[in-house]
This record gives sequence, C-alpha cells and structure tokens, in this order.
Amino acid sequence: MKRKITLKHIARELDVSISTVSKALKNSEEIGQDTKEKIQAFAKLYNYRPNNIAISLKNKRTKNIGVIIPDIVHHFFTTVFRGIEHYANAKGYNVIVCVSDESFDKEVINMEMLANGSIDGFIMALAGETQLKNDFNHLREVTEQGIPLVLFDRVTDAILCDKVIIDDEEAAYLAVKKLIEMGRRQIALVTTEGYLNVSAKRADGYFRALKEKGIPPDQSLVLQLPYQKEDEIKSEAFFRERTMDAVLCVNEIFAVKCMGIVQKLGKRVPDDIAFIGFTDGILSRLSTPTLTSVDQHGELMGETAARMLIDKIERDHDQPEEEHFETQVIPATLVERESTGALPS
Amino acid sequence: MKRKITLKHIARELDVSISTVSKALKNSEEIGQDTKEKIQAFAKLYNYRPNNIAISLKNKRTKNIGVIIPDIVHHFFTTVFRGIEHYANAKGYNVIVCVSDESFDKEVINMEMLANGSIDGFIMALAGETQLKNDFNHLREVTEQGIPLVLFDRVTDAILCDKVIIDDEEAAYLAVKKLIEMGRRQIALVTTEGYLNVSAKRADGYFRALKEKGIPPDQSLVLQLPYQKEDEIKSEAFFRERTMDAVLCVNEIFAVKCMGIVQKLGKRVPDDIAFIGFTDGILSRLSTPTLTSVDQHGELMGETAARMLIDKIERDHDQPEEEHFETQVIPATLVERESTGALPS
DNA sequence: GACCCTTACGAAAACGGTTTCGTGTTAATA
DNA sequence: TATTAACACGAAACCGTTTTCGTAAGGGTC
Repeated sequence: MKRKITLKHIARELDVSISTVSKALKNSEEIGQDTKEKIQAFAKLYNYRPNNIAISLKNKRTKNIGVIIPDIVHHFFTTVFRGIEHYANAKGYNVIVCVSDESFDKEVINMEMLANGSIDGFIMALAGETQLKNDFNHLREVTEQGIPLVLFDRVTDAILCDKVIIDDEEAAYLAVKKLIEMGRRQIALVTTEGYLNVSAKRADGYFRALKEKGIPPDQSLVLQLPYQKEDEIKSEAFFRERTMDAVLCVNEIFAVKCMGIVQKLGKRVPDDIAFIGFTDGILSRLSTPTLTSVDQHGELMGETAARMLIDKIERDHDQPEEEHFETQVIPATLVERESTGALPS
Repeated sequence: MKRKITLKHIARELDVSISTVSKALKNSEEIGQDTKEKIQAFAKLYNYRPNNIAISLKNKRTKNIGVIIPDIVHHFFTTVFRGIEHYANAKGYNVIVCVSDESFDKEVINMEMLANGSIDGFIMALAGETQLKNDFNHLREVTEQGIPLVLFDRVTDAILCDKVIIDDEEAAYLAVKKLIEMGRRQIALVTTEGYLNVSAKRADGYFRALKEKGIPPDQSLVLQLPYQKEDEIKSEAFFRERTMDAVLCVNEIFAVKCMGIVQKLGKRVPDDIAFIGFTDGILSRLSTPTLTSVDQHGELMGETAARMLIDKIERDHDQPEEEHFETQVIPATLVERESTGALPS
C-alpha cells in the first residue's frame, strides 16, 4: 500500500527544501528551470496531490458547502439538492448534506458540527419543528460569525440573509384562477394540518382567487390532513360528504391519494372533479390520470441558492464584508395534464 | 461580527500557554483546578469550539465519508443515502455527496477531489458508464492508498473491497414464482436495454423460475426499454401484440407506465394481467392499482454500508491493516398490493 | 578589487490544534 | 538540610501547505 506522498517526502528525496518543491509545483519564476523539471517529473511519477485539509487550514476556506434539509426521500428537496450539487461542483465546491428529519435538535446539532470550520457556507430549508418553535438562534449564531447562509423554500423573516423562494401565494392563486376559468365553481383545498408557512401561503392564494372571482369561500371545503401521515378515513368522509367540482392540493401525494379516493367513490377525474397539485414530481407524471401540478422548479431553485452562496463566499474572501441580502423569487408554473382535462403530456 | 475564537486567543487573554488551554479544555489532570475552571469559564463565555480542520490535519482523519451515487433524484438511491446519513451521523461522521450522473468522468473527478484528504472512506454505487467501460482504475488507486471503500448495489468483481448488495436474481425468482403459484402462465419481463448488471440478474431469476416450473421461456415476452427515457410507442405495441397474464418489471416506473398502458388497452389489473415491480417506492404505494413490488430495503442497505465503512475506518486507525473484505447480501422481500390481487396495503 | 544586481534557493512563520517532554516550584522525606 | 517526588505549567514538535523574507553564489560594472 503506497501511502500519500507529501511535499516533505519529495523534498527529502530530491534533496531540496519544502518551499522549493512547493514553488516548483506551482511553476514559480523563482525556481530554476532544471530544478522545476526534476521536481515536477518526480511529483508526476509519484502522483503527488496536495492535501486538501492542509490547504483548507492555510486558506481558511474549505471549498465545502453545507446543505441541511428536512428530508432527503422527498422529491422536491432532492431536486433542489441536484441543482445545488451541480452548480457547486462546477465551481469546485463539494457538498456536505445533513438531514434534520424535521427535528429542531438535529438541525441545531448539524449546524454546530459544520460551523466549526468544515464548510464555507450554508444552504438550508428549515425543519418543521424549527418553524413551529420559532427559535432561530442557531441561525443567528452562524450569521453573526460571518458564515454566509442562504435559506430556501422554508424560510423565516426573523433572520437577515439571502433567500430563495417561490411565490406560493401567486402559484396557488393562478392554479385556482385556472380552475375557475375552466368553469369550476366549488373548489376544495386539501392542505396540511395547522397549515404552516408554505401551506398557509398557498391557502392565501386559494382564497384570493375565489374572492377575486366572486366566489364565497367555504371553510367546509377545506380539508386539513396530517403531514406525512395517512388519514384515509378523514379524507374519504370529506369527499363523500362534500360536493365539489375541483380540488387544489398542497402537494402531489395528497392529490394522488385524493384522486384515488374520489375515483373509488365513482367520480370521474377530470369530468366530475378536476385536480391540481403542488410539486411536479414523478407521481404527477405517472398517476392515472396524470396530474396537473405546480412546478416549483426545484433544480433552478437549488442552482440559484448555490450561486448566491458561492458569490457571497468568494466576495467575502476578497472584499471586506458589506451587508446586502436579497430574496430571489422563482416563478412557479403550472404543468397541465389530464386531471384538469388537458391533453396528456 | 464576532469571529471564531481560537486557543491562541484564550491563551493570550488569560496569560497562559496554548498547551495549558488545550489541556484545560480537555479536563486534563495535569492542570490545576482553579486554572482549569478559569479557562473553561472563559471558553464557555466566548463559545469556543475547536476548529475541525485543524483537528483533521493533526489526526489525519476528517470524520467525513464520501458518497458517490449515479443519481440523486431516484427513490432507491435516496433511500440508501438516508440509511447512510443516519448511521454516519449517529457515529459523528458527516457525509459528502457527489453525483456522478451516470458519467465515468464525473465519477473519476469526484473521487479524486475527495481522495486527497477530504474524507476517511468511500461508499459508492458505480455509474452506468463505468460499468460499461469496465474501467476501475480510479477505484483501485483509492484502495491502494488504503482508503476504505464500500460498494453497494452497482458493484464489480474487479475490485476487492467490502460490498453490500441485494440478491436480485433471487428476488426476481421469488416474484415470478409467486406469479406462477397464483396461476399465471404467460409472464412477460420488462427490463432495460442491453440489460446491465442488476437487470441481467433479475432476468436470470425470471428465467430460473420459469424453468423450474416447466414453463418454456419466450423471448417475445421480453421487452427492453431505454433507461430513463420514454418509449411509449414501443411499449404500447408490445402490450397490444402479445398475450400475457402477468408482467415483471425491473423497476417501479416501468411497472406503473405499463399498467397505465394495459389499462388504456382495456385490460384489467390484476384480473387480466398481474404486475410486479422492483423498488418499493412512493409510486408503488400510490399507483392505481397499488403495485406489488420488490422492496430492496435501501435504508438498511445504506446503514449496512455505513456500518461496514466506519468499522473499517476505525479499525484501520487502531490496529495495523489486515486485509479482509466481505460482501453482505440484503434479502429482498415482496410487498404485496393490489396489482397481484392482494388486498391493498 | 569593491560594489551591486540577479538568480536560485532555503529558513521560518503561519493556519489551529494535540501531545510529548521538559522544568521550576513546592512539599514531603531521609 | 539536602534529596526527591508530585504538581502545574510551558516549549516545541508535528500535521501539510503557502508565502514572505533572507542570503549565498555568480556575474557584470567601474
């Protein structure tokens, strides 16, 4: 087993100093041509590669970025992650991922682990628990240390930093407007319990569209389901008891499940009831019927977040710090498929 | 902005030496009680945290593991990743993820980036291109340097290292046997083009089950589809022209798509045709009908891989190296749902 | 021959820790 | 009172780089 070779080994072997080796490998003018050639040849022969850790220590930058997300087995986050990874990799950065599992404590622990020199900046979406607790001290600590932070999707106004979000309110508004323009009048909303953040904004958009079109909001047409859990009974009762001709769901899982339920109840989609979901993932494309849904452009979101972060990291490194934060809004678009009567895509 | 505080700062401030501070913070017996208390109090006050990079350099271990997977927006890999991340985190390791995008070059570049000190070991599934090229020099270089490597799912015999796989042949065999025992006789196989690795093994199991039950294999009942791409026409023709009463698909996407096609052709699932897929993901649970599929236990696989890797890392660090590699086989199980006539789960 | 300027390289500090090995002080022992 | 052991701490090496600064050797100029 050939261990990693270092500058010191080369120096000893070639009977020169470490500094000479270092300079020779950087093709410095300071070093004589023949010496350089000798050293470079030797380095190539033994496949010398500088030690990243040592360089990080010296430069005080790791070329790593930390990503903390609530869940990894989740289409939207995965998509965002892909965008981050692609951009970061192209810029020579590596990505360290931590999963908070929606837990406040894990989020804090992960941040602390990474904040002690392992990374040059954070990209994260807040854990559900963190949003509930409304405790953002761990974020504040990090930003106060001057570590750049970009929040995406699950953000908070309590922290000053760069953010990238989609306009959930507008997206829901457009979706509902679309349904109304298609002639639907009794439009239900299926959302999460205690509808947090994004769900709340989507609800806002839903109500705004109704109001604008002169349709009185009907609270009995709003179904709140537990996040990540099943509640077959509750939803089945809802669809059996209420009358409606369209449904907006805050994610594609709810949408697909609900379509299944109404179909079992003998209704036809989209003829009797049209459906629109959020998160244009694999389910939307492959459900029967295929689902019209709001594309959140996760990959673009990730790429944008990564770009904002890396820009800041590299600017910080050169110029003295200036405090300027921006919030980028990614436009959401509606992908029309069979569940609203559009042609299959 | 309060910058990170170091041992040096504390030492200067409290007028002691750096070594004293270091020892005091480790609660060393060497240091006097009052000095320790003073230093610890000061450190706590200023929220001192040792710099990970410095520690890594000193200890020659980073507490990072590198994970290289072909794709991240992919249920199986994501699940495996979750298993890795959970176990690693519990053991105090962070995970650096690189995505090869099925590209040989990216895989090589990523490995080289990480192999220069950034990580203590690798967990990876080979890129499709790498398997095609049959070039594993990048893996060999890494193992020769003594960096522990665990391969999962997409493995190769060309490299000696720890591996964790599922018995794809056996899983397919069991699935087909099940179909036959349910009375199905004309069983089709939908697989990937040029069926590589896992697909090939699944095909082997398919044929073995047929043979064992005395059903002559029929090549016209084997459909090969391009990986990750659509070929609506080809598959529709296949299902229109052939007669069959069951289908085994090598992944759940193919399965759901094919179920859609046969349903459109007026066949009933499972009454006319039963379906079994691989990868028990969200699609299987939410398709109509719900899909019976082979659960590859991705999370367990990831956890196993992480355990093997971290065991090796920590053993390497203590004892001198002994060369011993093992291959763990994760048993695959069949999750029965509506598409084979079982009750919905 | 004295002076100066290149050229070509080495010494050493620095990044932020850990750890080994002194060493000065004090108190206990002979 | 001299010897010694325990105690409490500091100096320095080390991990693998980069980079600043110093300097010896050689050649050119007057």
